[in-house]
Amino acid sequence: MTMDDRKQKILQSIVLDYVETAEPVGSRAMVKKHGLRISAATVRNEMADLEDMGYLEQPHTSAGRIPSQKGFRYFVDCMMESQELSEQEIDLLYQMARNNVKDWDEVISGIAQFLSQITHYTSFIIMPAVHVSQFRFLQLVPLEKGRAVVLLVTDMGLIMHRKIEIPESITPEELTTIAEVLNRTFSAKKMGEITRSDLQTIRNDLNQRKKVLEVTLNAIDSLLESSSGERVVVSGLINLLREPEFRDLDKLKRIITLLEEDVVLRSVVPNEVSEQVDILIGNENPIQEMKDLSMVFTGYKSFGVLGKIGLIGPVRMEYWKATGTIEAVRSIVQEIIQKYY
Amino acid sequence: MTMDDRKQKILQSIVLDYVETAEPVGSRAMVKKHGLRISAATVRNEMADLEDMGYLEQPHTSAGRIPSQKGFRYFVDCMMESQELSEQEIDLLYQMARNNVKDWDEVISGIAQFLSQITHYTSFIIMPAVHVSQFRFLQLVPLEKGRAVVLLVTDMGLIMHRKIEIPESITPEELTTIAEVLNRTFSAKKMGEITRSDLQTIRNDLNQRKKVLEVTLNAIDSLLESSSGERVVVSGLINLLREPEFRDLDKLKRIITLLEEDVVLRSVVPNEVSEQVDILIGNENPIQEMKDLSMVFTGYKSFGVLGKIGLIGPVRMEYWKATGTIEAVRSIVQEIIQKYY
DNA sequence: GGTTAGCACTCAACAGAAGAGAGTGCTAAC
DNA sequence: GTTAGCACTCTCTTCTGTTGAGTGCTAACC
Repeated sequence: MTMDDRKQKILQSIVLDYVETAEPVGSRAMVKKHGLRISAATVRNEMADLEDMGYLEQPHTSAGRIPSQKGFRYFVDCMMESQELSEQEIDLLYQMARNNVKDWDEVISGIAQFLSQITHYTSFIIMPAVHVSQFRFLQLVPLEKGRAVVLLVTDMGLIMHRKIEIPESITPEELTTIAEVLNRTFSAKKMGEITRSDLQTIRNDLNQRKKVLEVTLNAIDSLLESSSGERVVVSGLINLLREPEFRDLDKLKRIITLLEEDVVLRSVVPNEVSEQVDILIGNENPIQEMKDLSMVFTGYKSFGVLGKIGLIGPVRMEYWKATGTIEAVRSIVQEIIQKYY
Repeated sequence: MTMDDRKQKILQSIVLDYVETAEPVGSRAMVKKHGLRISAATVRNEMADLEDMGYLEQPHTSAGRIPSQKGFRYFVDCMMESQELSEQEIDLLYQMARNNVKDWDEVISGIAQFLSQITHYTSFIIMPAVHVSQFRFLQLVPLEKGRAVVLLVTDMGLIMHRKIEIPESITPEELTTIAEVLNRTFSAKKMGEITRSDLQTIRNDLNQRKKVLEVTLNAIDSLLESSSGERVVVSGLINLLREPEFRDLDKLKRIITLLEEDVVLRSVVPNEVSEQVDILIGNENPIQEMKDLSMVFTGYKSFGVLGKIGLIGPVRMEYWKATGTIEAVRSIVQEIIQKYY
């Protein structure tokens, strides 16, 4: 049995209908709705074929057909065109991104919100870990007596600070000197490569300013610690509520609990993500618990750092809309990163 | 009709039972369960009285009784003792708070998570706006050519930074001078009192370093902007899923959408919160949409700044547990703030 | 040979009826 | 004032019949 044009058309109609209504699609109703030129009986025959081929499923004997995951896969691979965002939506996105020249964090969570609002799916953004970016610069800023701020800058332009306490006798000039020494040592090292043994070596080298070094190094240590993991932002979990497939409260609870765990998301999205939009449908997800969910995601790259943006929804997902939106958002994120640098 | 001891005891039993089971409590079952020394019939008479007095309600004629909101209020006011956290839980809390000497943000969201995990209710923390705290100090730190960081310190020890672009010709010394001028001008002003007209005045004063001033003032402006509102953290929304009263998906969706809006929470919690634990039961909430929810909250204060911590759950809430937990968390937050300063 | 009309059959979903069970209110006795 | 007894109420569950959308098969049609 081969997939001819008519079968394709029928499969497509079923997918579109099912995505819209979440109900099994019957032959009669379908012919009517899509104004097909063939009779319901013919459609039934074709449907039976498609079921044999594994593209369709029947919830029970006297129900219509729904696309199987294989059916969705075929649809996505061979028949779908990704739908671009409307002018309005793009405007909105640009506007939001521009207004928010605030924190990178705020920009990111704004974008996640945008994603979930536009698509009505759950969105996520995985921000790359700091330790893969390059160290660029460190500064010690004196505050009032006995206090200072460690200011750490990475090549991505990410700035972090931490307050430290220092002996009151230390002068601003001494602070500067210490900062210079540290800068020379760390210069152009990857953040992740600044090991504790490095820190130890330096500790020994500069005994006379021990106390300042001590706290500074501790601060750096803790900055590294606090941002060494990838940050994960998830937005629009409530959108899952609107999907009839998650009516079951237990199921819903399980899924939400799952998605709230950063670890899960990080492990589910492949490590190496291309800059194309990838789709994982139901069982294609690496973990069993997500068999009823699909993911549409892509990577964004900048200066060798890889982040991931994606949408999560039911298998019965408007993939065309999801891919289009992700595409648009990816490019604007890239653009912001460019400018930020 | 007066509230005698026996009536109290019966009301209490009904409240406890109902909080536990979410089912109307019948006379017979209650007598059995609580081993009361009176017969079911007597209890029925008392129940009828309590209903007349408004403390109980009957979902329908042949069902048991449930406490009315007035009943809960009476229980909370006259009969409840708040239940302290267990040693274990306190340990856990301290441990968590100490490990997280990271960002204030992270500490806060960690505490919110703790709250919702321990109690199984939804927790929120409203962090005070920055503009009510005092300006203390500002520093301009040169980065590589053409870039600098504005470092802003408030009296609470809150440090904020923002990257700015400056003309390449500006020397680090000039930056220092500019920072000094700004410091003299702003010194000891409340953040909120730094008006745009202030900024304008200074703009005019120092024409020669116009460009740097421009971007610095813009940065300050945007820092003020971005943190001028109170920040709201909500955690454990999923806990609502476990409550039988929110089985109805539509209701649930409405409530979650409500609680996700920072604005709503900010407007619902009274502006002036004492350092005692307050309770709002159902209709006592200022907005109609929250009539099925109760709030248990308190204020934490430090250097004149007022933040709020609270729990949100169904009217059928374990108030004793909630108040105890809030109490414990309030005191640890205070402690952290003390140390942080 | 592909297409279509016709028809018997299937099955979920809905609606009503019957029965069980938990609970109440009232009355009369203790 | 307290309690046992009893009739009554109302929800919830179970069962049953009905409806309707949909299928698969067969025979006729082009």
